[in-house]
Amino acid sequence: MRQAQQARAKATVDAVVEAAARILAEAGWPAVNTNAIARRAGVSVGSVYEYFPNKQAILDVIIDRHLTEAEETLAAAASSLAGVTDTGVLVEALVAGFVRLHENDPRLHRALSSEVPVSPAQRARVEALRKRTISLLAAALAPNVSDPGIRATLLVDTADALAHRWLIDEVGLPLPADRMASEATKMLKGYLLS
Amino acid sequence: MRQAQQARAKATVDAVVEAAARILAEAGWPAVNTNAIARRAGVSVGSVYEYFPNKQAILDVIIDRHLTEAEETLAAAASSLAGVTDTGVLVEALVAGFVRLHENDPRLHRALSSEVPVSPAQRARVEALRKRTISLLAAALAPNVSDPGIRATLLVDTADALAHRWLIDEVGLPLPADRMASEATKMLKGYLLS
DNA sequence: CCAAAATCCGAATAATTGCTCAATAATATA
DNA sequence: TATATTATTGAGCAATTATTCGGATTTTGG
Repeated sequence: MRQAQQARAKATVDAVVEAAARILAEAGWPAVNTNAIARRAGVSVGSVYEYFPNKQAILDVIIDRHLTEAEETLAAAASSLAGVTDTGVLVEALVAGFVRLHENDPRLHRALSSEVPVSPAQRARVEALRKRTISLLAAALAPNVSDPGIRATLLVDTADALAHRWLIDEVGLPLPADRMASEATKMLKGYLLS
Repeated sequence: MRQAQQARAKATVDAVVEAAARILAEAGWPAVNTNAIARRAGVSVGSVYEYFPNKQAILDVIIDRHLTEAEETLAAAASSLAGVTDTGVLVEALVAGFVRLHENDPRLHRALSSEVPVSPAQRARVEALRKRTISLLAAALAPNVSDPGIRATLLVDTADALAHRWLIDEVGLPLPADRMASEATKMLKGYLLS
């Protein structure tokens, strides 16, 4: 195993990761094997093992990429909402953020969140991201609501879980997903006024 | 493959299913292989294939068992709540029902809902159960709330998703899970009054 | 242009795993 | 008790898959 130096080697690395992500999204984790990845990437198995120590390492790149995207989304939201304490605006931003995060590549998202083996370190990173989201929201709510930690936990977990269910699981809904999302927003806003 | 007739054969079948369920709960789906199942069941691989056409069939028994349990829980709740239209009582029963369903064997529950391969027929059965729960709740809400179908969808999906997250995923909470559940109940009740 | 380094190749290996089958044992039946 | 039926066994087959490695090819730097 070595580091990619030349441009074509970097292209190989990218092709391998992309091929694995596409197979994962289209056919699920059981279909992701090293020979299929190499074929799809237009590369030989040998080349795969030039740059990745094992199959799991390829998956790890995909997982890390998604976690990083989520972390950046949170950071962007936190900075653009700095100083905002209007609970209605905060709830709308929360729901919109989770919707945005889940509507990209839903098949891949589903595979990542419910097929693929996730390491303890990656689980910890997910939990840390959740905790950070809750903390930021709790701090923003603190001036206007009681029990901000409890309320923020409920808000974040509800928004995340409903976005999952409605956008990723292919589940029957009485309204389009975006209208269900505004219904959820209504519920969460009401909760903050109680 | 044959049907178990003698008592010891039925014991073998049970031991195989139980062994598979225990391995699944303790070590996850990748650890569930036929040799491990046989060893854990105190039986030889040959005996396993005497009563199950393949490995998937063992898993199917476990899945069917859980789906049946959920269906029975719904049926029991529906009959014990027949005629009830008090929205507060309905929401409390809904949350309590999902909590009860998720607090049994959470490890197994987690493996079943996010590791294991589920057939289209089984997915359909899960969706049918969800739809039936929503319909029953919507009918009970109809006299007292507007848009009962939309509201029931939101109530059921929220209660289910939060029970999952809080009881099955091992996630940090600012209060014990049961107190979080009553907080969720409060939120859902408020939503029905809006 | 040439040697060294980097990259790529893919048949072969090793390990795992679902599953079979021929032989053996236990139980039922007459 | 004798025979047939049912049940159990576990070594081994077949298929799949992750990974290796010796050698071919391409690129780089002098």
